[in-house]
Amino acid sequence: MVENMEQTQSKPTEDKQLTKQRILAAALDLFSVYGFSTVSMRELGKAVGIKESSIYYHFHNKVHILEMIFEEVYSQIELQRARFMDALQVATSFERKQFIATGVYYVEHILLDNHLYKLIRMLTIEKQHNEKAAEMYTQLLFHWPLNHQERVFTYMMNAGLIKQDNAEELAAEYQAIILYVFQKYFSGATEFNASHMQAAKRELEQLLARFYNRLGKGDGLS
Amino acid sequence: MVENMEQTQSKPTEDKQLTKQRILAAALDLFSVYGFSTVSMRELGKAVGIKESSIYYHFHNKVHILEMIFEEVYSQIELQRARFMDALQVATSFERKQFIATGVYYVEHILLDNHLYKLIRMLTIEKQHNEKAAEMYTQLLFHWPLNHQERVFTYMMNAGLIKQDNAEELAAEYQAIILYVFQKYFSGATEFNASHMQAAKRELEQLLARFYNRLGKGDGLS
DNA sequence: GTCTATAAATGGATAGAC
DNA sequence: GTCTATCCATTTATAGAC
Repeated sequence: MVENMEQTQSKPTEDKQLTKQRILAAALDLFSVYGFSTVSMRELGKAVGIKESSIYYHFHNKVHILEMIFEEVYSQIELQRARFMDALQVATSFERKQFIATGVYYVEHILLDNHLYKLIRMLTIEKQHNEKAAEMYTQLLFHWPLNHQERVFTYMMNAGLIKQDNAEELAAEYQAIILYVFQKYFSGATEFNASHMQAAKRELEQLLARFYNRLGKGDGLS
Repeated sequence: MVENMEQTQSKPTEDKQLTKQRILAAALDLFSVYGFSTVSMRELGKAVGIKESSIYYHFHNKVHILEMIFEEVYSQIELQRARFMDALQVATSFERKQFIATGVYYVEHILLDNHLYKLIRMLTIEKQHNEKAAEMYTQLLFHWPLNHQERVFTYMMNAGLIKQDNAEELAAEYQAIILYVFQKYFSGATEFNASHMQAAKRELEQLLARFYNRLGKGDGLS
């Protein structure tokens, strides 16, 4: 189902940590598609290329694996924050093309980032019955991005780059657009190809352009 | 885990169809929270109040139950269409209060309708690995509502009720707001209480009011 | 129509050899 | 560190009594 990527290094030294990481990666791969409780230790072992009994050398039990993945989400949130900060550093210029490109970048390289995307898909399943997963899900897709966007719009209003408005509501509208496109095109089971990706980008650019036009001071922009 | 709700009726007559319905209802209850493959026939039987072996009198096997639920989704789509049509019949007046109330009604009484809400939650899980579920999910939350909203906005533009614009893009913006609120407040594992519901309504009204203001012809409205 | 009993497969987890 | 072998609980599903 899932093959291992690196056959190169197999030195008996740091193999312990390496295998542990491979188990976590394979677990996320499987959990994000089938859900935690559906995936058996046998399947997981097969995906990693070891027997299921060997997994117990690295983890206490099955839920321990899930807990380790959950813990990783928090550091992933930090990473997302940092990466998004970089992407929005340029926002001080606030040019139309730049504004749209930033939103597209957010979907294409942060939400659809290989690792975060799998985490989101896993949380999408687990949040239905797991309170902690539900909490992480809203933090990841709502609370933090909204908080960030609100600060960006506040800054822009104070700098006179956009007309006065409610920054919190603007942030909500912005995130609504982002999540709408993300879920419309990337929420299902289907592998997404290039043309699929193109369609998503086209609609996102369209909606962001409309949003951008509404931000203007009525004079210089658009 | 789940106890049965009705001990009252046990007449030997039409019990066959009735029990079948009770099994389907209990199955949806459990599948929508834990996912299809996680729920065992024992749990399901316990929820209904019969032994798991008795379920096989009503259904060929476990997947047969899922298939029956899936089939029901299509009729549910029709029902949603009819109900939404009723709700939007009034839209010909297009008064601010009415416009907002219609959107709130859509979330509160259609998306959060007991049955449809469970279907959506179930599809949220199954879509990750089931193509048919993924298809239904996008039909239910994207394709059909967008199609409907586009027709509504087109009609309104032709009637001169709102200023000329791209109806398809307007529909996308509208649905983005609806889904944003729906998922922000009702996507998790937590039971939602009255104050939670109030917060959701408040934000939805806020965003719909902003959307409404953008639709105006620049003169009479707002 | 629902029950008990049971078959056959699969689940998580441990013990101990190498 | 990973293996084989094994334990025991639970799973889906069937057979047959009532």
